[in-house]
Amino acid sequence: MLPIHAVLDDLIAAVRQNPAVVLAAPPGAGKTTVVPLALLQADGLIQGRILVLEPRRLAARAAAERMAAMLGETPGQTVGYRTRLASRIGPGTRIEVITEGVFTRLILDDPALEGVSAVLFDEFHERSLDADLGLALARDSQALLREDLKLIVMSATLDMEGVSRLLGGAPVVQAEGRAYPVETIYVGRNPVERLEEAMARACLAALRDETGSILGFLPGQGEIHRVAGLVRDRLRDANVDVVPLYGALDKAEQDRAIERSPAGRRKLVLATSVAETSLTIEGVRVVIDAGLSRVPRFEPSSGLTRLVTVRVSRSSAEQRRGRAGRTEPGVCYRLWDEEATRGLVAHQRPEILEADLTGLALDLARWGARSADGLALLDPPPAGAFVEARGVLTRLGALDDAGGLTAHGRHLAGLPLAPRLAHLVARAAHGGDGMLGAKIAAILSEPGLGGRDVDLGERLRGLDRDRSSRAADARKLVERWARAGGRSAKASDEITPGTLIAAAFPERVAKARGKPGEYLLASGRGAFLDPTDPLAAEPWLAVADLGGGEARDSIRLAATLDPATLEPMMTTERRLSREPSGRRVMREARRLGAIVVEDRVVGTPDRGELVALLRAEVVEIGLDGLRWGERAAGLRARLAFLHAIDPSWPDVSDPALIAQAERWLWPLLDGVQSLDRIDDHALEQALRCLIPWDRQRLLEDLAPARLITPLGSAAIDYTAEGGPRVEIRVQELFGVTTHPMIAGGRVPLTLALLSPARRPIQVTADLPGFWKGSWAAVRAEMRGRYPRHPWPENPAEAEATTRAKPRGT
DNA sequence: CTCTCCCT
Repeated sequence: MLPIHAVLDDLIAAVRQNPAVVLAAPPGAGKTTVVPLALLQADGLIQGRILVLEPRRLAARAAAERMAAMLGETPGQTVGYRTRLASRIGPGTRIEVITEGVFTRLILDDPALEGVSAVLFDEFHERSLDADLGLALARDSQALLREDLKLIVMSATLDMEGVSRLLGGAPVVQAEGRAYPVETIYVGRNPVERLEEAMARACLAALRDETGSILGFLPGQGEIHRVAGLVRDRLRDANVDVVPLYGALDKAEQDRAIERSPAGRRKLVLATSVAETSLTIEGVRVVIDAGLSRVPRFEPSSGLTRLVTVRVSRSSAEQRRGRAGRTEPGVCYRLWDEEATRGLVAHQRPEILEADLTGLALDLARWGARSADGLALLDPPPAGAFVEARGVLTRLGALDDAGGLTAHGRHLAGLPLAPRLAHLVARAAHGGDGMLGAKIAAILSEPGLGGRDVDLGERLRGLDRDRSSRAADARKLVERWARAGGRSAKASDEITPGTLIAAAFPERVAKARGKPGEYLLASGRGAFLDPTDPLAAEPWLAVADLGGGEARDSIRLAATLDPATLEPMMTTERRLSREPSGRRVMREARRLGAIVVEDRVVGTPDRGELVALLRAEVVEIGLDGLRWGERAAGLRARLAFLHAIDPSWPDVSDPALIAQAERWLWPLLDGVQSLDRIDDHALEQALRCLIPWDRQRLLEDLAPARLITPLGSAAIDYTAEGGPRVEIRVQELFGVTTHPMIAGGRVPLTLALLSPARRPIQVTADLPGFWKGSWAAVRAEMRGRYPRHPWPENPAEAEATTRAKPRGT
C-alpha cells in the first residue's frame, strides 16, 4: 500500500464529476504509476486513451516500464511511451506516457485530441514552459471542442489554490508523502572563504563523521572539478570514489555516478541540480548542499540567454535534502546559516518568466492567438520578452506585417526546433542542403557535440567522425529534421555554415575591429576571440554561440563568412555631410546593424536634394538646431506671450512652428548650404511672415520689444519667469508716476530695479506704491552707498537721470 | 575545466 491508495476513491469521484481536478501529493506517494492505472480501470470512466505528461525523457520511459510491469506486460502493449528519440506505442495502447514537448506538438496538430479521454500533467510544480503552455491549450480545447476531456494536474509542492482557480475552481485532492526523516545541520559559511574550499572541508568532515554515500550539490561543472581536486588531494582513504555528475557527461560516466557502490566502498558524488530530480543515486545517506544553482536568464534587449549563479529556492533546498532520506534516515549539511533559509525565495521562477519566448510566440500564432490573453496561464509571459519574440519571428518572415502566421511560419512551426534553428534548417533545405542545416542545428542545441573547437567547420567534421551513442542519437534527429525541412530542386552554392548562421542570427554577424580577436557584432555589442585561434584572422564571422561577459561577450562558436553574401541583408542610407573643406556632399553608408561596411561620397546634392535633406534635418533634430539669436528669439517670445493671452495670435511652440514650416521656414532653406547658414536676422524676418499684415503694428503696441523711459528705452524680457520683465536702474524711472503696462494695459511689467552699479535693489509690479512705500528705506541705503548720485525724497516728481553730481559741488 | 537544465 502506497499513501496514494488512501485517496484514490476520492480522486476518481472528483474526476467523474469535474472536467479538471488537482492532485497534491509529495514525493514518495506513488502518484505517477498508480493514478493512470486506477483511472483506466475505474468503471465506465475512460473510453479512449490517457496521456501522461512527464518533464523528462528518462522519467517518461521509467514510468511506462513500471506501469507495464504492474500489469505483467512490457511497454508497447496497454502502456506505452513516446519521446523525441524513442517510442513504444502499439495498437492496443491505452496509456501513453509522453514528454511535455511531444504533447505541445500533438495538440497543435490536433486541437480536438481525437481518441484521448484524459490528460495527466505530472510534476506540474516544475512549471516548465511546455507544461504551462500544454495545460493552457488543453484547457482551451476543453472549452471549445471537448467538453468531455478530463484534465488532472499532479504536483508535489505548489500553491494549489492558484492552479485550482486557473481551472475554474477545480477540486483539490490531497495525499500524504512518504520519506525517512532527514536531520539538517547548518554548517554556515565564512564569506571570505572560497566556495570550493568550504565545500571540500564539509565533504571531508562528512566522510569522517558519517556512514554511507554522499551527494554534494554545486552550481556548475567548474566548481565540481575544483572541489573534486581538493578532496582527492587531502583524502587518505583508498575506499572512497570521488565522482562528478552533470548533464554534459557521457551516459557511461553518469551511470558510474548513479550505481550503488560495491561492498566495502563509498562514493562522494559531486553534482549539479541534475541530481535534484532527474537522476536517483543509489545508497545516498548524506547530502551536502552549497546552496547555489546556475540558471539561464534571457535578456530580451540582446536576444541572448546568459547564465547566472543564484541562491537556491527553499523548495529546491528541500528537494535536495529529501535525497538523503529515500531508503533510510539520513542527514543534510547546509553551507549556510539557519536564519538565511528564511531569506530564500519559495520557488524558482517559472520558465515562462525567464526564457526566450520565440517558440511560445510561434506556437501561439499557430494556435490562432496573437497574444497570451485569455489563455489559462498561471503567469502570463512578460510583455517585453513577448513583443521581442514576435519581432524576431517577423524578421524571420514567420509573421507578416499584420502579425499573422505566414506560410513560412507554418512551415517553421511544423519543425520540432526552436524557430531560429527551424529557419536555419528550412533555409538550408531550400538551398539544396538540408542535412548541413540540420547538423548545425544539432551542434547548436547540444553542448560539446562534435568537439570543442570554436570553428563550426571543425565541429561539423567532428560530428561526422564521432561514433558515440550520443552522436548516433543526434544523427537520427538530424536526418528527421533534414527531411522535415523540405526539399528544393536547385542546389545553391550560397549555402554555407556562415550564411546559414547569419540568416538565423543576423544580429550576430561580426566584423573584425583593429586589434586581433576583437569584433563588433551587428547588434552593437563587442565580442572577443582568443587571438591565437586561427579564426581570429578572419575579417568576418557569423557567430553561432556567445558566452556572457560583463562588457563584452566571448565567441564560443563561429563560422567564416564571405561578406558578399551579406549584400541582401544590408541597408543603404544617403545623407548630407560636410567635408572638412566645408563643402556639402552626399554620402552613402552601407551597413548591417551597427556594422558600417562602407561610407563614401556619392556626389554633391542638387538644389532639391539639399532642401529635402535640410527639411529632414529640421524635423529630426528640431528647431534648436537653428541659430536663434537675440532678435529672432525675442520676437518668438513676444508672440508666445501674446498667444498665451489671446490665442488668435500665432502659436509659436515647437510643434506648431514645425507644422507651419511651409509658411515661414521652408522658404528660407532655398539656396542655403546648411541650417547654420540661416542667421538671426533671417529667422526673425521669416517669423514675421506668420503675423497677419494688419497686426504688425498691433504687435508693437501690445508687446513692444522695449519699454520707453524718460531717458530712452530698456529691453523687455518676455521669457522671464513670472511674466515680461525689465531690468532698469531706479534713477531712470524718476518722474514716472504710473506703473508701465503692456498688452493694452492688461499686463503690468515686472520691474527689477537696480542700483547705479546695476546691483538688484527690489522687484516691483507697482511703481507708485514703491515710491510711496519702501523707497524711503532704499533711499537711505543708496545715499550712504552712492553719495554723489541724487536721491530725491519724492522721486515721482524728480527728473530721471543716470549721472552723478559733478565732483566737488 | 569558459558552458545550469530540460525538451519538440
